[in-house]
Amino acid sequence: MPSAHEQFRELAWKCGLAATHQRQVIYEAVVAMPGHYSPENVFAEVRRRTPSISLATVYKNLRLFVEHGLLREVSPHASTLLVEGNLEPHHHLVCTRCKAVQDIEGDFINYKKLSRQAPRGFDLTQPLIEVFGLCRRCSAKK
Amino acid sequence: MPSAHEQFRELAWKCGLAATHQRQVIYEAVVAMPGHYSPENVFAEVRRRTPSISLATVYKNLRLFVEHGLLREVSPHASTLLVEGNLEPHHHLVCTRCKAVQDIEGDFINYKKLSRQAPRGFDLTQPLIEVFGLCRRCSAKK
DNA sequence: GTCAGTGCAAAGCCTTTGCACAAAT
DNA sequence: ATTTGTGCAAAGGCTTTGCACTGAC
Repeated sequence: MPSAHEQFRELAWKCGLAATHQRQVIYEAVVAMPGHYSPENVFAEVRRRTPSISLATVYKNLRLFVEHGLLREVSPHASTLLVEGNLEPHHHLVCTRCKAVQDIEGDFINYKKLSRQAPRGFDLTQPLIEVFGLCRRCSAKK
Repeated sequence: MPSAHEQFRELAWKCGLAATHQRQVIYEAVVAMPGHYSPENVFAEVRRRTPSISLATVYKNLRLFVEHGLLREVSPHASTLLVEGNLEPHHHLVCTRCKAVQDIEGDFINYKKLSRQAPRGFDLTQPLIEVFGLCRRCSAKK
């Protein structure tokens, strides 16, 4: 089993990215821990090993890692608030790259299973479901 | 059939909100059009009828309408970027109020139906699905 | 030695807030 | 009359950017 260190060097190499010390510690920090982290979270963690690191570097590399699929972005969201007036039950198909949103019907969801799997007390009376993928235009550009 | 005007006055009354002219036009603008709009979009539209309206008023009222369920927020998102290192297929349960995220398995999704319903060309190779609801703590607070 | 990456500070967006004025109930 | 809402401008949070320096290859 390769060390986390070697594992990252290999991944970086595949992506054509330089394997800097900063990238190493950022990657290891996020991958080592389960859960969902903000740039500030990561910065705080990584700083303990590498006090000279900057927040800007954390931002730049998190974005880069997400783009290259080394990390996953939670709730890929438009940079702005969006509202809609359509209150009829329906769901959304969202492009993770261009953030375009289109409506989609919900018959692909088994609501019974869903509520069985949700933790006790989680209110799913009117669940809103968003499915993320790549729209045609963005997946063509690749 | 009640006019849109009367309809809004009734809704506002139910929520204990004053039925101001600004609210009227904001509400009507969003409800009248299908689609997903940003505060700037709404501002631009509403301004044509009511040039003196301010962007701050649009923001305040969109938030208010969403809170009262008159409008729906698309992709209710944390105010910050979040990343995770877990690349295994799994999905998220997100609280629309406090934005807490927890992982959830995906067996409530019928992937065949989903891809059949998606528009041609939409790339769902690794769909990421987020289910929004209210976590226990937030639904208790109500 | 060359080129990509880092750190810093400044600028950028989107959004919220404080407060005096205006309008709704 | 009282309370709630509006408009303005300023402040706020998160994120990106420009540039000189540093480190990877």
